[in-house]
Amino acid sequence: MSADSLSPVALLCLAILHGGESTGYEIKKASVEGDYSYFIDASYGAIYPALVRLAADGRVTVREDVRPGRPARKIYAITAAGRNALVSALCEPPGPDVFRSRFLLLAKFAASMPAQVLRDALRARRAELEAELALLERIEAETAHDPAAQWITGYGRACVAASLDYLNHHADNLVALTIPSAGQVRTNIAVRQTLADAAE
Amino acid sequence: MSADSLSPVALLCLAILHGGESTGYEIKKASVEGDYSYFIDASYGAIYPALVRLAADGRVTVREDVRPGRPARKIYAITAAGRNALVSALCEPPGPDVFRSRFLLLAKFAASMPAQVLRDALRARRAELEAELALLERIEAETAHDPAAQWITGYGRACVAASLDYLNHHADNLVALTIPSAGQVRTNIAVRQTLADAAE
DNA sequence: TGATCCATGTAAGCCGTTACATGATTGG
DNA sequence: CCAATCATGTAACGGCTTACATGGATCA
Repeated sequence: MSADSLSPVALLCLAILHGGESTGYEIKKASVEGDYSYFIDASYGAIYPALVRLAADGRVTVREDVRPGRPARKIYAITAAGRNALVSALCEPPGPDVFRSRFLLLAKFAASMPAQVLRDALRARRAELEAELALLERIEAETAHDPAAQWITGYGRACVAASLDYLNHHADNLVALTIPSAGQVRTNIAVRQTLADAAE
Repeated sequence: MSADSLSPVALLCLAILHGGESTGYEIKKASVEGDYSYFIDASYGAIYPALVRLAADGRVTVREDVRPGRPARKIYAITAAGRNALVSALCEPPGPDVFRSRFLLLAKFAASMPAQVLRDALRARRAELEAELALLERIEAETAHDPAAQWITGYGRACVAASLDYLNHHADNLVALTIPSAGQVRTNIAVRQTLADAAE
């Protein structure tokens, strides 16, 4: 019943429910591998209590769905009050976007790291970005009717493509900075020479 | 004395101290507005206890610096054990990079929002990105000697520039989706018509 | 004179993750 | 037959933020 402001997880729930009925389980999936993964990765331990709270506050309704042979589930739907709460929460100025990268910290210390560690990290990062790109393309195809969704996938695509591009063009450059292992001294010298030549 | 793995904040401290002596106060500044802001924004409540812990574990040393007329301070320096801990922590595979955006959530609901809210958010986002770009350029200039630092600022620049570019070219497009207020109906129709024309 | 910078620290409390508990069904 | 998917929840533990406490120096 109270009208205090929403926690990030509650905001996520209302946002998803705005698009149609859902369950706690499905909300989690959307937040981790779906079209809300740019907002938060919520866990069950955060979602279920948040839904209970939202129901108590009249922002969502619950309906039990018992089907023989399948686990029972609770289907949540947003109410008019819930829509209001969502819109007014979104009206408040959004804080700054956040980008956090353990990978870049590693890159910063390339000169103290074994080459293989950097290579592995670069490969992992590239795989990650390619997976993200695939996800964005999937979402883009699924939401052809929704121009706002298209706008945000376009934004995501632009960022991911730029990262991937930088990685593809500068990866070797970073590996060349790592501590040389015996067998690689000559290679690194060659790379450095190439770079020096290019700089002229 | 124990050798358990480092918390993110402890890792930040060691990373900064690797580049030279520092104080808790300066570490915070570097993490918030300096060249480690891509890693974490740590608060004093996290940093000071972490430094105490690192000192107890022999990973850093402390030296008191009392100067008349200025607040006393504690200058921390990394030890060999600290360097080891840093490198081995960095050797572990970095988790995925994280991007979190309240702004994109707002964009997704453009169709339910007043135009002004979107305009304000777009402006704020652009300002943020431009500030980030300026910061990156400053860091790039300050670290001309350090190729790894140059590599990561290059990465940052690529991402930020791509975001900014998308925003500059598609902002109007997003505002056109918002709920029309009386005075704007004609404008929006005109914009939509333009878009439709462009699509042909 | 009042804010901002320098500088260190403590304590309460929140928010969320992790791990556990349960259990039927489907697919490899 | 084992793993994964579907499905909901609880409890403990942890890390971090927020707010508070202190105080001189500098700047507008």
